[in-house]
Amino acid sequence: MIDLKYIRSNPEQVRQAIRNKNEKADLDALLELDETRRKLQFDFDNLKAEQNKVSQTIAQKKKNGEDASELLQEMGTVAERLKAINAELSAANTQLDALLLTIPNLPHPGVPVGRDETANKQVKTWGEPPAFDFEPADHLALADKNQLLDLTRGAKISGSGFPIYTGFGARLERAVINFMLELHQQRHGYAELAVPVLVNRRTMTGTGQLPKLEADMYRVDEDDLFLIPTAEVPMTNIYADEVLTLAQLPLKYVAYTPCFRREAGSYGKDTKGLQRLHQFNKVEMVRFVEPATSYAVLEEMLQDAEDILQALGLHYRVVELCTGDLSFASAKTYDIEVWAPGARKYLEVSSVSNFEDFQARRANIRYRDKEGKVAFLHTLNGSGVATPRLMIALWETYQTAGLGLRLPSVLEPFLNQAVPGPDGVSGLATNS
RNA sequence: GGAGAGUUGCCGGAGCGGUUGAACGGGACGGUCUCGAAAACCGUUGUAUCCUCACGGGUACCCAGGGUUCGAAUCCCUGACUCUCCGCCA
Repeated sequence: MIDLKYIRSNPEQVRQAIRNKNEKADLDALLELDETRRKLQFDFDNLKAEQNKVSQTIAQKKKNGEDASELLQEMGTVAERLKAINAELSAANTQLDALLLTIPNLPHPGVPVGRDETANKQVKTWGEPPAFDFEPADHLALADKNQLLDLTRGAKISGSGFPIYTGFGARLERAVINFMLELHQQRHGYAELAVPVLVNRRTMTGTGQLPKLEADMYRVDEDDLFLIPTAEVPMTNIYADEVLTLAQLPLKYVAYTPCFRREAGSYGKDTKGLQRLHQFNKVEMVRFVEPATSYAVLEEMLQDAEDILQALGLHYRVVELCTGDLSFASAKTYDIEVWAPGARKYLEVSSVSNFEDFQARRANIRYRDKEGKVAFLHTLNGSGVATPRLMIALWETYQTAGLGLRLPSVLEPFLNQAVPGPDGVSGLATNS
């Protein structure tokens, strides 16, 4: 959430930011509620001070064996008034907290202003789209021929958007996940975590998925738990309500988890094959850093994610999201879009974001700074990367004539077999 | 699922319903001493919020939420979590 004091003193700036983000939030109601709340708090504090003082006098009198009945009676009415004010106060607080949770994070000043993804800014490209001397097939045809997927039976047992990876497809999925985890650990210095995929409401609120996105998540009603849409949620909330020491920072974590998204309202949009799923696998990076360093770290994380695609030899581009395309909690986000030659388009495989102190405030994650003062730290996360669209790009990029498959040789150790790679390494990658 | 015990400050650990923001010990930090260090001694050691230009002061917080009371860390209820034992189970 945003600092209430900041909202109070910069209401117009916040209003503009909400507009630029295409969000709706009742700022006026919030400001008004803040006003009444503060007034109630003031009254409460003063009355309570009186009560505390008189209570001590009563104690003193009783000790001396004096009569305190007059004071006791007087305090009876004070206690009643206090109770009444307190009821109003806690009601106001509850409402205010709820409203505050609906205010999105402010975009970083450098973020391009725009309504939707058409205003996103391409930052860079890497590599070239591969050239083919035949018409490249799409991932579904390749999956079909090489028996990598069984979407029909996935739909039977769970529903559409729940793919079954079969045979070599399943092994490749596992190999790619391990490849990414190892690279982030060994080359980029992230510590690996294995985290719960069911989390409670508080956790979902901490990273900003709730209250806005409740309809987009799978929920286990009986226990009020949610299936995570991304490992960002459990990982970022690990230090909720804690004060970290300066020496602990920066913290770098990487985790693989399955991710679950209802994708409500997105039917028919890019839903072919593996493009948009209800369950998918993702390797996620999360960092906890000192505020002054967070934007440098954002660039670093972007590079960490890019390294995956570079190691796999996949052409991609990086775009900076405009204000209207930024997520609720993000201040600045880069998307990495990998080229899919069969689909003939770029597919988003990673999103790298700086949340500044927005999530830290919600989850109450703090650190002790150089002066020994307790302050909110900054959180960032980035996919490194999500597998389904990576698979699409891999298969389509490394296909050979007649729906054959090659693979980059960096995956060999993780597959425990030689693959017919782009660099001419021998071996067979059949579905056996 | 059943039975019991517990949850206090950076840590350990006290705490009769009435100067308890919280004894005592440890740690950390500052100081004295020392050429320096150790030891010893002295001191400091919370978060949030409100009032004030400031000095300073008020209020809340002893797992969470309710209740009893003039007054609750202390009594009562509900919940969460931890531990022990039993049952069930991958």
